[in-house]
Amino acid sequence: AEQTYGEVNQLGGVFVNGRPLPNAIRLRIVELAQLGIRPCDISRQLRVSHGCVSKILARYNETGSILPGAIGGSKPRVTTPNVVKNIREYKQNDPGIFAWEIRDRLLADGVCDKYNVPSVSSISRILRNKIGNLSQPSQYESAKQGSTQAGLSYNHIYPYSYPNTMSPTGTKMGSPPGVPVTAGHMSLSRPWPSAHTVSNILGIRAFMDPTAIAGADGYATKMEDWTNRAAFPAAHAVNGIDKSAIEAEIKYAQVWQPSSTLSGYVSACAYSPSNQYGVYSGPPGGYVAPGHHHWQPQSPALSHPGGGMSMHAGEIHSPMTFKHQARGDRKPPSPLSKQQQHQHEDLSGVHATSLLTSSS
DNA sequence: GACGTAACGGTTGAA
DNA sequence: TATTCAACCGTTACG
Repeated sequence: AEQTYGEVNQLGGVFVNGRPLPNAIRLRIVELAQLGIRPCDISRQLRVSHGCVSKILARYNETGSILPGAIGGSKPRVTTPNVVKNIREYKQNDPGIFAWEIRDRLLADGVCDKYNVPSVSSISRILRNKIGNLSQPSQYESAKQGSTQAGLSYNHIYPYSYPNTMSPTGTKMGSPPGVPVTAGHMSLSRPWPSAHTVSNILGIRAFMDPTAIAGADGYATKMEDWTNRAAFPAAHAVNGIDKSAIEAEIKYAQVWQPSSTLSGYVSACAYSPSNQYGVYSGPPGGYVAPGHHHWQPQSPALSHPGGGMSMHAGEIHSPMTFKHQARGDRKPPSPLSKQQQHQHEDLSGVHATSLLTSSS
């Protein structure tokens, strides 16, 4: 099938404008970096622009996640239904309360923390728009609560929005129930809690954590990630967005599938291939019953370990790209940060070589 | 040549 | 139901 969709970049790589690269490729980028391969070579090899490689690696170093950020939607609302409810109560109990007092109380009562407490102006707006004279729960709210709220949750979508909730485990939980949460193995196990990541000090989205990645199905914790959706029809069914989601997948599938093979072996390494596979091949139909993989047997991957030859890398990258380092003269790879060093160990050995050798 | 980054054209999805 | 619009995307080009 002809991949109707993607575009081809200057390096000959396929990409879909506006959409994230497949996780398998993202992962691969990180792995290669951990193996000491320079970004420029990763770029050439995987045919992903160096700007993108740079961005993905930078993010990984910072957050520990290979996942793309949450696309679309609105900012995580700080004025969650629960917050509004509390504000309403405060106001009811003390009609003369000031917005700043409400703010303080939200913090004091633990309804919010400093990261998600609404601004005074937001509170004022809430009082004005949603609470008004205090009578009813703007039907809006209540209505919504039932549906939307139930299944999805902000956390899920914006893993980073709620610092506290996160935690390696927590995060993951964003995922729909039923997900096979298996093992988290995943090669990328980096020394996880990297200081800032976890703490999210930066307030950045530190949350997509690797655990997520490890998640069974493919690190795709984020909704945004079409990948997942495929996997959890249920989930989106909730908000009824399926359609687009699925379509998207299909599209993607078209694009990537061909190369998925690629990812198959490319990534082949250590982690369960299953993941990767799941990722893309997501059934165009989407149907993937949540629990299974129908995704194939990615044997190639397995074969890998030993020989390293399974890489018919041909398609993926032009062999030549690698020339230099393949040849041994590779200089000590430019230093990746220290944290990486360990990671290095994690992954190393395993496959690593296959790629290199194969290309040589 | 390697690489960080801004501009750009694009998609997404909560509100 | 349709529209808005801010979030993110990867590529490109520049420095």
